[in-house]
Amino acid sequence: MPKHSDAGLVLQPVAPPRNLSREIAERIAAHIAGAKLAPGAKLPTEQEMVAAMGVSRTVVREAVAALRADGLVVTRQGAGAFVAPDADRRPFRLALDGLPSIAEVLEIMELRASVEVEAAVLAASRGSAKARRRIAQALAGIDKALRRGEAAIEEDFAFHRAIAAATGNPQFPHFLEYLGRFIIPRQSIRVAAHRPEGQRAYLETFQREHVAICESILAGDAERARDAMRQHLGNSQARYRRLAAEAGGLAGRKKQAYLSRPG
Amino acid sequence: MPKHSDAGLVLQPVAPPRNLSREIAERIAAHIAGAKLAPGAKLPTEQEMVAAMGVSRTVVREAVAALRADGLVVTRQGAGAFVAPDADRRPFRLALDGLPSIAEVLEIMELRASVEVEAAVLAASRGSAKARRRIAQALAGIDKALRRGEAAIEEDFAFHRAIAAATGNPQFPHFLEYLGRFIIPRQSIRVAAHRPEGQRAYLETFQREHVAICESILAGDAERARDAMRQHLGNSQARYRRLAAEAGGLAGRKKQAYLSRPG
DNA sequence: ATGGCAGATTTATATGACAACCTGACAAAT
DNA sequence: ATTTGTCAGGTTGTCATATAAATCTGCCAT
Repeated sequence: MPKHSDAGLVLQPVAPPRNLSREIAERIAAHIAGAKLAPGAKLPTEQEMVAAMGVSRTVVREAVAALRADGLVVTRQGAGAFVAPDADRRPFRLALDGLPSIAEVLEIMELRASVEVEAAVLAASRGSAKARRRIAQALAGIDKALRRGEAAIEEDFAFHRAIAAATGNPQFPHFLEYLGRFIIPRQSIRVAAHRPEGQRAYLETFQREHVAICESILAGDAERARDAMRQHLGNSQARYRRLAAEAGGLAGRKKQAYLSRPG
Repeated sequence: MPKHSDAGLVLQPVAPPRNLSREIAERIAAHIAGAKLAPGAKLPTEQEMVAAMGVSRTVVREAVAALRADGLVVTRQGAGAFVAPDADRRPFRLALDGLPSIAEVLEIMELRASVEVEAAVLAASRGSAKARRRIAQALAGIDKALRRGEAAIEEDFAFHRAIAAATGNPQFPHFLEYLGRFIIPRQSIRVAAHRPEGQRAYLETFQREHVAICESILAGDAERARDAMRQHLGNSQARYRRLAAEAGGLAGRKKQAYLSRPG
């Protein structure tokens, strides 16, 4: 069935339309990086850019606006545009080209695991009473959803978020939230779509792992919490790997993630 | 001395000048989030925004350009502006207001530690021969710098980067690189500025820890690598905490990071 | 029904103008 | 000698208008 496997490539999002603003923005960014302009250095004036690059002021201004949104430059009316003092602190994006492939999802899951394992340790060793209570509540929420026959995707994420919050370090839930947006949708779709028969057993296994994590955190047993979380996420990765192998054999390899895209 | 302590507030950098583009951009973003516009939903046309918000087209366009750079919206000529299909995957920024305070630096160090500890495990358990060789080289680089009497800040970072690279998961070095930009400069400044006398002993202790990490990774001992890295970063945090307490007693508390800003 | 064409709509780009603001220099005042 | 006031030129911020290019919509002929 070559027709179906090609569809993933044919339906690829169209090449980003040639866009002067974007092009100029990238060129300016390259100029900053290339000329090694130190933070605080002044950029060419708009007029100079207009003259040098042969575009209108509108384009230059939109390009600079984009760079400003990115935090790479700051502008001061009447003075000029300057390389931002913290230009080396640009926002972090996962290094992905388009939607993540299976291998990339696994990479992200691994990164997530490293953070969550430590989060479990910190939650167990210093989580507040209130934070621990929230973890238990989230666990009960999963239970309830499972009894309703649901996959409890959202509740599962809430459980992990509660653990991250219990570290008392806001960077943990913040970063986990970010990673979750890359992992959750695809994973849930796959799981829900495939294997409607074995799903029940999987979910129950998962919930047992959740219980083990929750109990060790509530007991303040950091070592056990670490091991439980590590095993839980390790199993999660293994399951995704297995599903990916099955689905991959059917639909194709690399960019097939596009096919499971909703809407 | 009330006069001097007040000066810090009066001379604070002025509030970012009211900027229509930024304001409109934030309002549009809020509108998207508030109205719960689903990915793919169409935004009001430029003319509608101009009419509704009472600003010029230039402002609206620059605002949209900023949102486009952020990945929140995509525009199609002739069609309109739409909420990006992956609007929920906006770039990750550490949740900081301005330059990180001492507490925030410690938060980031903790997040970094969680990633690096796991990176050491993965490097020890599956790092390639070439990657391990690079780690050893980086360690030798620190040694050389120390013998030159330098603080070996850059070499230290290269060592940790080599370990992250040895995981084979590119997300690890990528994320570490990002976090490093927040931690390294401040830490190095503080360390170099203060305590010129005890520095030597500190650096030698650190290098011993580095050796332990490197040896366990080269030996493929994941458990030992994990413990060594955990202890190393724990000591690093403790040292920063101590320095911050000393410096904090002198110069003030919260936003004093600004004071140690170069240029 | 299907395809194509014309007109309307919308974004992309260009251009000119003015306002707000910054910088540096010089004069004036203390 | 230092500070303060003033001014001219340059730069970004905003506005307004016009044209080009892409897209959408509805009608029409086949």
